[in-house]
Amino acid sequence: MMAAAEQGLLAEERRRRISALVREQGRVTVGALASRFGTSQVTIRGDLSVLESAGVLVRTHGGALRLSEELDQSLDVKQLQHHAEKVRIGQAAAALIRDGETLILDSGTTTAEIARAIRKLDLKSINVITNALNVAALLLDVPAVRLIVPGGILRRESNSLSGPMAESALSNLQADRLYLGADGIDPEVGVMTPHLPEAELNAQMIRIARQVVVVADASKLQRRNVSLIARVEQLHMLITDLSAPPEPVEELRRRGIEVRLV
Amino acid sequence: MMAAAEQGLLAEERRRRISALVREQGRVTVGALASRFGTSQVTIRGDLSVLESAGVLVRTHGGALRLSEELDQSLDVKQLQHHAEKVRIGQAAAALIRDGETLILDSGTTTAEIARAIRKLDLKSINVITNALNVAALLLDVPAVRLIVPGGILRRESNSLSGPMAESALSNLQADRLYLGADGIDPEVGVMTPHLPEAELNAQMIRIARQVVVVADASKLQRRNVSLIARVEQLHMLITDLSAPPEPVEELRRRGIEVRLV
DNA sequence: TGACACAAATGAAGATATTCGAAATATTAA
DNA sequence: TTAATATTTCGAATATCTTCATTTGTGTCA
Repeated sequence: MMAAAEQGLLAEERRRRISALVREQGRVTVGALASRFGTSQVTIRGDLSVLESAGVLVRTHGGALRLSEELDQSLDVKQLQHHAEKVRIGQAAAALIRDGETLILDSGTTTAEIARAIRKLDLKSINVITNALNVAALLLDVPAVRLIVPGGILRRESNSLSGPMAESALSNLQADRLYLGADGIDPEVGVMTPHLPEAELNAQMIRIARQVVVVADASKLQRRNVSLIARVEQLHMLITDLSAPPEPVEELRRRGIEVRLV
Repeated sequence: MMAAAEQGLLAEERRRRISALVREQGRVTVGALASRFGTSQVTIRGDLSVLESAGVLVRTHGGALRLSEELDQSLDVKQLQHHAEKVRIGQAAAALIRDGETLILDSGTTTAEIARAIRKLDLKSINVITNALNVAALLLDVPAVRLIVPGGILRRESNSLSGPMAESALSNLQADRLYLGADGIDPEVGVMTPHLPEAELNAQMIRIARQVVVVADASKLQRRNVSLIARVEQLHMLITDLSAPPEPVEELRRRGIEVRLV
């Protein structure tokens, strides 16, 4: 077993090498780097997370990958995480649905899980309004769902339609409940997203919905983001997972929001 | 039998490969992926399920499909009948496209072939307006296409969105060319369809398009149908296949329509 | 067409091996 | 010495596998 190809490097030096390696090979593993540089795996992990925040690479389990260039923005590694939680959240969210209701499903991986849960529900007839093409695809073969797509211009990062056309189409509709996906929730501020054009659309959704249910895994719970979708007073319920930290949950409850942990 | 083409990948890496495979091939099977990556089928199912909520693909029994394949009714035997002709028609129709243009793509299997042809074109930027979800899905990963969906209520038979919402959204748009699918063409009457709600929408499309190009394989050429979409005078071009009977073709040409046989 | 049976595919549960992150400890450079 | 850096340790999280009961799809037969 050959060990330690390069040793005795300064931390900074090592990080540059790692960065170069990722760029060349597209992938690196924690184990391989540790033995190559003769350090512990903990050290490598530290390097990788530094390089990740510097935007050089994406962390994954067991290693790191090159940033997916161009086309594949839809395959953001972050989106793929916390899958089990999202499934549970989706089921809990779908359990609220009663026959005859009209729902809005926002775009996002968690709301897609709601759509998947709806497929398994035994419903006679509901109306679903969604601007997400993948959500539409999931509900395509569910006869009980009357599917309404407000339309708009495609945003490829989220597979969804937005823009003024979407907003004006929405303004003529009404819904019993909105399921809103969030990229950040702060109990003091509200629900946030990194995508500005969709923030507008979400605001319109909130206006036409009687009840607003936010779905988000716990990792979103204390994270802030650029554009505000909704203030805390506009929300009615949050469905998140059991690993949610207690403080924000308590604060949200104090402000009158029903928080469900699943 | 070649086994295990790629092994020892990180989980996220494997998911990216699967995503790429689905995009290229349109379909993948659980078994094939499992042996290719040297994992159990359970793992692959997990991957597919994650990728489904990310909107990359749609799960089916035994594997997964690209969004557009799922939406395509072309699995119907009757649609496959004139497949080769439709492909040729689609290519000829796409060949008309110039960079910077704005097009409308109607729903239907022939127009879906136009979308497939567009994927292979080397364009810098075009605008595509479509109400067909399968057409939209086909153009999802084509960065050169600015995709606009007018919205509406889903009609499952054609995978398309129609209704008043669609018509009013369309009324604010303009297009250089409309590609209209037809279920029946009569040189005396015009273009017909069996679907009433879509006839309304098609009329609106014609209103906002500078040029109207009808695409239809020869079997539609003397067939009549219930509702009239467009009178002959409203059309500019017909693209059909070489097996078209000469009489209707001649009659259409006499009436000033350019007919292309491919 | 509909009912029935068979095979394939699925998802849930339990077990196992990796990997991770945090904290306390050790080492190194200036 | 001091601050930065790296190490070990260990409980928690993740990824994967096997098994098994259930569901789903595909014939076949009437």
